[in-house]
Amino acid sequence: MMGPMARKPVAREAVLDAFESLLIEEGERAATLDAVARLAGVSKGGLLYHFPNKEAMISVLLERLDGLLREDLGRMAAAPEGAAAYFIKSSVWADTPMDRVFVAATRLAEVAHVETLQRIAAAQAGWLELLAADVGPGMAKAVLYMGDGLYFNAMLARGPGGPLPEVEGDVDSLLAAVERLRG
Amino acid sequence: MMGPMARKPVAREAVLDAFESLLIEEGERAATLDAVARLAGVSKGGLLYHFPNKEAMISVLLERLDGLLREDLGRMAAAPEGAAAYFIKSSVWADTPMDRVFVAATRLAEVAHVETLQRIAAAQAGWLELLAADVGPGMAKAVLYMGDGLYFNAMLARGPGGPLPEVEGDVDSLLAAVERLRG
DNA sequence: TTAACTGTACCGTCCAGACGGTACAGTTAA
DNA sequence: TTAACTGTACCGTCTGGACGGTACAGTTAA
Repeated sequence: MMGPMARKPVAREAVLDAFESLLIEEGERAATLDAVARLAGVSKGGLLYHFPNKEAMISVLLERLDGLLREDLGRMAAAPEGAAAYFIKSSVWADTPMDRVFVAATRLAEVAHVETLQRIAAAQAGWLELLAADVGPGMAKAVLYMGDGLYFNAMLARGPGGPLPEVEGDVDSLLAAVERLRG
Repeated sequence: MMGPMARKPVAREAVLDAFESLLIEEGERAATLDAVARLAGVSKGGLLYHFPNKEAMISVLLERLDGLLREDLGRMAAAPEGAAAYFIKSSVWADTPMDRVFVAATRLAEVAHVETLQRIAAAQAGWLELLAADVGPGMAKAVLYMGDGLYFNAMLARGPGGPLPEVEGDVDSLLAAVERLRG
């Protein structure tokens, strides 16, 4: 069974959450070890007790991404409104755990972190497959890129800590476009 | 009149080109003053003679972007195949001066550089206007996001110095999608 | 008793920017 | 015509701060 755990490692999750938040709200450059520890309410020594180096912290964050991604693909495949409509709707920032890790990962991808780049490419492939099953292989890329465009634009538009842009109307018009592509 | 013009400022353009290249191929983090100076074949002191600080270097790069953006909007408005088709085709990386500054600017936007964020938002607005005139206001956003998705995916996919991904087929399918949206 | 911490001191490296100098083209005045 | 001078275009070095990471001695709670 499990070894003798003297105390629960509360700092571990707190550090990971803080790292995620900093990536999302301030960008990769701001997500230094000191800043992460401070936001997590943990000493730097405590942080490095759990994650021997920054790379290790990133790895665990990517594992979190993998899990939530898998769940999301499951929901997308089972969505009653169809995979395409689900995908478009889920391409708008909603502050869900899934959105949070994904945006955090995007920040790492932006600075060309190789492992992150690969995970995101894999996610894209997964989405594309389900879209092809829904709207046909010919139009799948169009829908994928629409959603991606929406996503990336929202990320760029808000910048660090800025307000969320208005995208409700955008989603409706994209949904209409998807219907036209399907026809 | 003018004072004595000793020599041509050859370093200035070289520095700007080097800055652009580093942003594109290695990302913002790698585009340090030392790296830029080295790639430009100029001393750090020489670099700082022309650009008093990094911000100034960015400003001049953004001016370069503005000029090329204006030209591109002109070509898009006059494109015989229509603004939408022109936009999709031009959303694929072609290593033109325009593509180069734009990607460089995107790298800065990724690290939340405010002025760059604003310029890119303005560019998006310009494109959207021409797209609305071509395919109608209802479908303009769909086309815009398709192009953006294509663009951002290509950027993410190739990472730093990596090879260009294959997108010829993507462009064709997006072009077909645009026709369906127009109908 | 032991895992899970805190806190501080420290190291090597990297970075933006400051600074003092150098080379030289053109201008001016004796 | 030429020596003295001016402004431009650089070069090379240094500094102060931040960052990733190490080391380790002490504290707390199950």
